[in-house]
Formats: sequence, structure tokens, C-alpha cells
Amino acid sequence: MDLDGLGRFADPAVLILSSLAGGDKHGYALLRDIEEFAGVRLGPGTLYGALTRLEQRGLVQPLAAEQRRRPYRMTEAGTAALREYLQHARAVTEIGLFRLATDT
Amino acid sequence: MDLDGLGRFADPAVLILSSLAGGDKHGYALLRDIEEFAGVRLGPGTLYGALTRLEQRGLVQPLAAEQRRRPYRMTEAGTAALREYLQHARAVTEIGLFRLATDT
DNA sequence: GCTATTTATTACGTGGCACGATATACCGTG
DNA sequence: CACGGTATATCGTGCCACGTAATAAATAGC
Repeated sequence: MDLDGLGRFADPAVLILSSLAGGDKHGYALLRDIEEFAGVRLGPGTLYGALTRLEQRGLVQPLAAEQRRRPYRMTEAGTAALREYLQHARAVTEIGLFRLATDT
Repeated sequence: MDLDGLGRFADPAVLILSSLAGGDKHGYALLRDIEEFAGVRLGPGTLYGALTRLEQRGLVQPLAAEQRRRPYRMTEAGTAALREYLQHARAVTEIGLFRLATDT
């Protein structure tokens, strides 16, 4: 990460679920989609580690593997968790931006 | 954190800077403000640890201690870092929410 | 047939964070 | 004044997620 700065928003679990909200994808496709829509490049360890945890928590579900691709689908619990998270995050970020704007 | 769910957005560094964007505050005041505007209760270790790191990165600056309170002020670098972070986070969360909305 | 790309697995180290215990100064109220 | 409660900060400890990277193998392209 940068020595200065906060870096960007890069929570792997949230990025993965947000990507899956656009349709089922396998790991490598997630990598590319996340880089495209969020500008964040996840390493494979980060990606597959987070995917495994999401699966253990029942937020994503592996689908039947076609060839050597292992696609994942977001579960209903995953959808609900993502919605809650994003709504809260949006509220918090807007407060922050508002405070930044109405400051000296 | 919850066994199921993602929990909430709770990055201490971002919450602290967002709080300081509303004015200088000492640690305990940060705790209360963050709980009020974000609904997140940070423990003392989390708070002061993050504050120390933010100071080392030059994103916040300690002010002259009045009594036993140590107030902090966000630096210009902190303001810039927070703005960048929040703008990116807002873009990403809106994409996620949009995908959630335009889904089956 | 050979190089580049796609796709996934595994291992390892580090650091930020959660949690909790502790210390002290201050404040009000009897 | 004594005393309990609150405000405020420090320290220690363990752990888990993440970042990084090395590896493997299958496919595609030239």
C-alpha cells in the first residue's frame, strides 16, 4: 500500500459480491471484472481466499464446474448482506463527503 | 463480526478521518462521534492504534494537549487522502447498488 | 510445436484490528 | 471531604485476513 494516503476502497469480500451481483462468474473473470469496475487488482491468494470464506459463510455458492472454470453465484443471504453493507457504506461516505465540502 | 453477513463498513482510519473532517477532536470524542454518525463502536485499542498510524503517515496531526485530552486535526494530506478514498468508495458502492437493483 | 494466456491451488509472512485490562484525572453529589 | 461514576488514554496479546508469490496445468494462438 501507499506510504501516504489511505489507498482505495478494496475490501475483497464486498468487491466480489458486487461483481457477482452482475451475474455468475468464475474466479479469473471476477479478477478482471473487479479491476474494470473498481480499478482494484486482487492477487489470486486474496481472491480465492476471500471466495472460500464467502462460501463458508453461505454468501456465495459454487456452481457445477465447466471445464476448468469454477463459477460462483451469490446466494440470497449474500444479496441481503451486500445490500445492507452498501447502503450503510453509502450513508457513511456521503456524510464524510458532506463534511469535507462544508469545511473550511 | 457476525457469523453470517458482511458486517458494516467499519474501516477505523476512514471513520476517524471522516469524523475529523467535521472538526478537531480528541480520541474519546471521536469514539462518540463515530458511533453517532456511522453506528460503529470502536474499542479504545482500535481507535488509538489507528490514530497512531494515521499520525505516522502524516494524515492527522496532534494538537497541544488541553488538560488530559489530546486533540487531533486532519492534515492537508489527510483531507486529500480522505476525499480520494470517499469518491472512489462512492463510485464503487453505487455500481454495486445499481447491479443489485437491475438484477433478477 | 512453442510461447503466451487463462485459470486455479497452495504456502507464507505481516500487520491491522478486536478485545480486554489497566491507569488516572475529573465531576458531581451526599 | 469522601466517594462513585464518567471521561480519557495506554498497553498487551492473539488472530485472521490480506498481500505476495511460486507453482501447475490447460487452452489458445502463431
